[in-house]
Amino acid sequence: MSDGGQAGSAGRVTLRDVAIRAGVAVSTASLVFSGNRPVATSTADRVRAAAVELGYGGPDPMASSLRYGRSGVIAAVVERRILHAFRDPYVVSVLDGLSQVIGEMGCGLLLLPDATEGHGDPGPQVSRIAADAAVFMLCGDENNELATQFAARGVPIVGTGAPRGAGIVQVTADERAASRSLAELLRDLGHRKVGHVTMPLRWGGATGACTIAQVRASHFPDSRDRALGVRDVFPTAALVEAGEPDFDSGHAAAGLLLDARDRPTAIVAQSDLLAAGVVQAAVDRGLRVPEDLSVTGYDGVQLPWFGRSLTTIDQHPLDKGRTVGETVRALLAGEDVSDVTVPVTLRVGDTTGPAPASGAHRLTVDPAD
Amino acid sequence: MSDGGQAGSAGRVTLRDVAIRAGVAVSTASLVFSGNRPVATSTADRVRAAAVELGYGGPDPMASSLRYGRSGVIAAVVERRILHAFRDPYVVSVLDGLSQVIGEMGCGLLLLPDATEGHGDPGPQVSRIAADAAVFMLCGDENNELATQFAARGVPIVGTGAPRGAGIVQVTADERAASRSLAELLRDLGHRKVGHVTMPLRWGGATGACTIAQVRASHFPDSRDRALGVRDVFPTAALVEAGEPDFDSGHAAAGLLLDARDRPTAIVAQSDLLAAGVVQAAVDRGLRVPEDLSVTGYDGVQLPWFGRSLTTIDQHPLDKGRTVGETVRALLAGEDVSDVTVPVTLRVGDTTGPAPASGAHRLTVDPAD
DNA sequence: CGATTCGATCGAATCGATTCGACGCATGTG
DNA sequence: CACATGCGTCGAATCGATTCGATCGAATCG
Repeated sequence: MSDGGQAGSAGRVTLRDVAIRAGVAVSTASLVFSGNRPVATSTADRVRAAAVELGYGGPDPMASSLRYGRSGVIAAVVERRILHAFRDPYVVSVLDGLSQVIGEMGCGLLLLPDATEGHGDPGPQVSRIAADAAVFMLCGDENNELATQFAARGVPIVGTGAPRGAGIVQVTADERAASRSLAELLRDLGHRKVGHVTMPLRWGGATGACTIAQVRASHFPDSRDRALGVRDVFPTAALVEAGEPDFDSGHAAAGLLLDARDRPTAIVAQSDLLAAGVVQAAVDRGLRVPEDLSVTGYDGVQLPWFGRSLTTIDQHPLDKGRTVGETVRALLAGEDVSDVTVPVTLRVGDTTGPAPASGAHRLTVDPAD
Repeated sequence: MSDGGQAGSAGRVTLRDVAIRAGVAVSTASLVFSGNRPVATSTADRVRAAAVELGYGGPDPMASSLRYGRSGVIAAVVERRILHAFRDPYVVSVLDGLSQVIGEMGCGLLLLPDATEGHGDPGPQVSRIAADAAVFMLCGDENNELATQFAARGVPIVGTGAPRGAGIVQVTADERAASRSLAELLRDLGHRKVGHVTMPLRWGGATGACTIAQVRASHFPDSRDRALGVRDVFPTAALVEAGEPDFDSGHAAAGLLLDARDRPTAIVAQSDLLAAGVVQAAVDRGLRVPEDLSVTGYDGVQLPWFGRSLTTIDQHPLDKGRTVGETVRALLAGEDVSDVTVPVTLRVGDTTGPAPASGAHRLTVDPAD
């Protein structure tokens, strides 16, 4: 039932075989499948019948692509391994929005893990794969070998902040202002002693205290701008860098802040996932959120297992992904495209509250427990 | 600096332009880039220099693919939207393993969300995209239009259980036996009253009680076999179908079981994510795990935010993905490939324990005891 | 009835790179 | 000095489909 036709004797069956069988020219047969010009119904039926008889599965996409100049593939470059990149629901949401739009365009999404971590040779493989456009997500700012290769081949590139480069269209938000608005919220709630958990600032970093100089030197524009936004309001906020953008690192980073002598009354985390880890670290130490500690996140993703509603910056990641997709579409349509700034929303949840009265602040927890 | 060369006048710069500039034949220039036959060093240098001068980005992958017969793209068909599919870390882990192997092969991974939900036309887009092989993950068993299209084009297909079909190589585990071993563990711990939370059994289903007949009729082989494994040991276990394979559905499904008159002493969930939701539902109701309720999962994924160690079947999803990748590699190499059964491991965590003394839950006793 | 128009079909060129047999030139041998 | 060897390069054919101008036949109109 599923084995009609025979792909037997010599190679695969091509359009030419179908045309011969139907007694028409190859060009006519082509028109039947592409529909680019009218064909008499009787002829079309004969061609389709021949195709079925021979088990022809439609025009070969490779040949089609060559002629048409488009492969129908959009490459999405994600950081490191898929497992790492997709641990963060923010990345997944953006990709989802992106995939929706390019899906409507009849294109597919090619996942390209950038394992080079900002340096080194991505290998020859990339040059072998056709892509109509490339999207870079959460990459380092520095020269990216992959981006260079795509650019050399004339493939249009869209980035969400990085890598920067001539001809790379950016879809970004004003991260610094957004981050600042979170800090202002905390300040208005009376917080004066604030800790800040940053996203990774470099490749292969470990979780630990860092300085504002290191922030400034970071190759990751998002991490940098968010930290600077906090600094605008709290110039002396304690800084801890998360080694990975995940729950465990947020948990560990918060531990460093909470176990310090001068425990903060609020912690600003640079992503919702980190913030969830921060909240857990607080709970582990018997601290109540937000009574004893206020926590903010960033991204606005859904964490169903996280039973709280984070105070956060909602980046509307799905919409952001769609915007990236629309940008790709415009680029492929040959339209003039300039950088896009997407709006973000400050969303107040139940993880922030007034700073504890300084008296109550004296409550300490046995760190050994 | 980044705009060397000129792609100006007439179209893109091709290998022919480079060859002319270097004063060699096109075929020779081709050899310089492919390295398939030796070229004199001086000639090669001259060609490379010409390439740089003209801003030639290397051979066009579309033309290359056509000639070579390979696109370097492996399609991975995932269920529904990316957002849904990737909510489950199991899918992400398998894809990660897969991407590692095909990355080593110099191939890329094309994500193809199958939005048809088991029926309907996936649209013409797919036929436009070249793929050397297709991998189906967690799909329905029934005739899949996408699979049919790939098969018609002679694209080799690897599935992890579904869809079934002639010529589709399967990488599966003995789900029924694995599931049975979990149930046996619970039985040996003294549990007699057991609830079972299944993965979705159909498209668009909602969370709610279901019957063994519905399980048997399910198009999802995994859900079916796991449920049958439990039934082998507990023929009368209460069945609840999760509408989605996610935390919230596990939470809701467990609610139905725990709030019933005959509360079970153990719940078998068909995935770790569901199990995490089940544990949360227990905690919400003041039940201790495992003292009051034992919970088991399935998959063996990492859930960093889940502070417990689940008793589960470890599918070694990363290895499974790698195995799928190796299978793809073998198929492309033209080797004879047969179905693969991957090993799984029963891993005992801290979510299972002895059944509470019958006095503690004097409610009812399973007549099948 | 001859000229015009229009729709359907055809042939040939094209997309850009790769492969394969052939050829030229230089070296080494009898 | 004639001849075999071999490396390096070249030209032409090929991968499979699409496009575009040309052609052919039938229908329309004066």
